[in-house]
Amino acid sequence: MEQREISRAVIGRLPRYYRYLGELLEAGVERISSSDLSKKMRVTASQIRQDLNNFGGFGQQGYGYNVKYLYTEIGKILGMNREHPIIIIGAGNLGQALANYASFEKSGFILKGLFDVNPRLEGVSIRGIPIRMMDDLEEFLQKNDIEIAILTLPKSKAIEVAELVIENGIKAIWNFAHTDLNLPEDIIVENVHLSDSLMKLSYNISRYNEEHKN
Amino acid sequence: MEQREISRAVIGRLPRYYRYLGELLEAGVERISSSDLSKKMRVTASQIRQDLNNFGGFGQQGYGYNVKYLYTEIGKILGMNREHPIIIIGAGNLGQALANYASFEKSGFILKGLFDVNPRLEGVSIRGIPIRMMDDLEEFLQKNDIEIAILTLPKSKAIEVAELVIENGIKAIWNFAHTDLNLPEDIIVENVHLSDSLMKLSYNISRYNEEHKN
DNA sequence: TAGATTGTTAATCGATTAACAATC
DNA sequence: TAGATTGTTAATCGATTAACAATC
Repeated sequence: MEQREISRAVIGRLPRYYRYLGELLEAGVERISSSDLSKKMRVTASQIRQDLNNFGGFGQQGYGYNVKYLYTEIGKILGMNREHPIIIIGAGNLGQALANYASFEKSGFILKGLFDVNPRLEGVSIRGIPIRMMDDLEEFLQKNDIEIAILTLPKSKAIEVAELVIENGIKAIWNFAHTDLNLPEDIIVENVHLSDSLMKLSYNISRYNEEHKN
Repeated sequence: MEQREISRAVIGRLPRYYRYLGELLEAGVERISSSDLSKKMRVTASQIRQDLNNFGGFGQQGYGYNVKYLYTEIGKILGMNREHPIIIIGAGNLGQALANYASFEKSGFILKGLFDVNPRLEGVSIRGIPIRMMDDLEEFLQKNDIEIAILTLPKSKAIEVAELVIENGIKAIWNFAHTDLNLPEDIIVENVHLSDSLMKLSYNISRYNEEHKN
């Protein structure tokens, strides 16, 4: 399979294209040129065309891009045309928040299970899914076909739990724990380090204050 | 003030350095070379030295970097030596999760207020902070010195609320709403688009499956 | 057909890595 | 002093932008 490697930078922009195209679609817009889209998204038209051409020629000279078609195609590239069975490990505030986030379900991320160590949560259900105890996790993974494990637990537990789930066949982890996981190469990890994000914000504030001091 | 512009890429890596140095500090490590740190962090030693030298010479030839000193200095750069009064707007699951996240408080992000439109939440308190109604937001902002507004509300409301808070002096927004805010240049926005992150994960799974199909 | 706009090549810009002299 | 390791310059690599021929 010859397929040239797509750069991280490009992939990182795809969801944003998808979002804007979704909004255009909702607004009933039928076609858009790279130039018009570039104004909306505040990127260069050149970048849009380059990015899209990594995946094929979705446009048409003299016309632009058909919004619905492009939306669907980017959706396919992002795997939005498939279902993704997920479990959430760590049913604290954040885990529960994600479990309740219905719009993931709409995108095909189907919540199959919720796990926690806290015995007080045993039997509590969120959107019809009961919170199970961690002891049941291995058996659950063996009996169910789960694609993504979402880790919303303290960093002290995250690494061992990550190892446990990959021993039981999980290939992809969405990691909210405040640590890097250092897993084997073939495991797909996407980190959401909220405090890193907050620190970037704080850095920018500090710099802004520096600049406007005088 | 001559200060050369620091690239986004560098800034994006600072919190990760800070995290690793914090761990080293906890582990009682006194000094570390760029080469040893590069192995731990899986980046090049060259990059570490380049990155740090954007801010000054923190190391010493023949010795490396003093962990505690470097940790403190990066902390200062990131504004971790100051307090940041924050409010959370949108006290749904995610807003409450963030409000309960005590480790932000330890980093100096002090929760001063919580707001929501839902009258059922009126008077409910989280960590001693009562949830207020949105009608009180403007007055609250005028009477209190708030640095950061955290937006954890639906995208339909996010844009207008963002405009409201900046009219009342807020300079920095941590945006969890599923939309871009398009605010004036001088407003500092850090976006956490969770579904974008999830789509990147999904993309990588799809590509992995493609590659291992045969 | 003429105008518009893509797809794509070439030029530029920026970020990363390599190398090494400076120095602790 | 010798060895280690930084700070920094130069070389490489990759990503973005500009330009334009192809084509709808």
